[in-house]
Amino acid sequence: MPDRDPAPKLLTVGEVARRSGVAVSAVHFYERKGLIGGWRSSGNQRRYGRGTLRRIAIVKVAQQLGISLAEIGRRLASLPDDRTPAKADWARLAEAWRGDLDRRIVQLTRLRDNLDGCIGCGCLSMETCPLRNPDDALAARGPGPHYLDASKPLD
Amino acid sequence: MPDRDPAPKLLTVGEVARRSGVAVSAVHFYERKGLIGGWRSSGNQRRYGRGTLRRIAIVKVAQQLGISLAEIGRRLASLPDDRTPAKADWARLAEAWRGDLDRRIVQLTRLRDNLDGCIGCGCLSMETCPLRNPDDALAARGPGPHYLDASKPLD
DNA sequence: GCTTGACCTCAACTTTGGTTTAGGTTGCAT
DNA sequence: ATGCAACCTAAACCAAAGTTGAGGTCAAGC
Repeated sequence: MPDRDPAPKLLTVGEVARRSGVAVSAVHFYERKGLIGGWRSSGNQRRYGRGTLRRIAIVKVAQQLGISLAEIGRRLASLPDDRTPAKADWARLAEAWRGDLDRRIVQLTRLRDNLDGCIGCGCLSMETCPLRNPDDALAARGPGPHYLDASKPLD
Repeated sequence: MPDRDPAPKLLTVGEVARRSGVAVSAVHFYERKGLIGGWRSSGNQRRYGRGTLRRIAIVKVAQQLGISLAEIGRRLASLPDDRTPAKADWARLAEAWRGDLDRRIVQLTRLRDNLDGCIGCGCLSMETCPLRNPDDALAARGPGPHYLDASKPLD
């Protein structure tokens, strides 16, 4: 496999912004957060490799899954910074996030089903409605903040 | 229908907090935001009716749907503040939010399916990967910020 | 009648994910 | 060699959804 890339063209911050669909200020921000990395020109201007576009694409996909930038950064740290992420790298990320996504979908679906039930029931009977707190049911779960969590049935 | 409620017991802020599962500071906050309303004792302490527990339950359900407090407040404003929300009131809210929820589920499911495809494809071919920006596809969508939006196919 | 826990207000602080502004520098085209 | 767009940094600002702290008041049991 010969080296087919004698002078890989580096991208300016503006090019990265345009092509990845984020604002220049966001590219700066991602760099500060360590989500992406690049080089500097002799005049101190940012220069990015093409892998950066891919990394930003991954960031934006992950954000749609509801994953925080901090967590995304942690996962991305496992990708090599200096080379284009390979198939195996991406597959590892995708599978990890796939699990998160599944859980969110299950949770929302359960919530929706409860909601459907409650449209019918009118949600005024405290004993039977799965969406409503039966007043003290949450308090009975012990101290600390409680959340109506569709992943756990209310008793 | 006789009045069966000669002296409806009012709840203190602490009782509301305990029974609804939120912090006292959050109850204050919700009141400031107009999500709930109550009365004051002669000594200026908050007193809430039991409908408040129900309203807070609705707030927390809606938050799980990813609805902002501002939007929740807008919807809740359609509920009568001075009486317990009735079946029809709740049904109206639930149906409105049901639509939102459906859309989110569809979006996440589509994202998951794309993710699955990409685990297989390795996501390195710019032309075929539906999750990845085909570099300039987003830029071609006009000015302004762009998001990888799973609800719209990339071309 | 006094102590103690719950309550009050107001203001400041927190985190996340950025954007905006100010003041100054680079780099490319003409 | 000059002009203009694009770039640089640092700091301030924004919104959401609250929490925390300071300083002071209320209510209830003994």
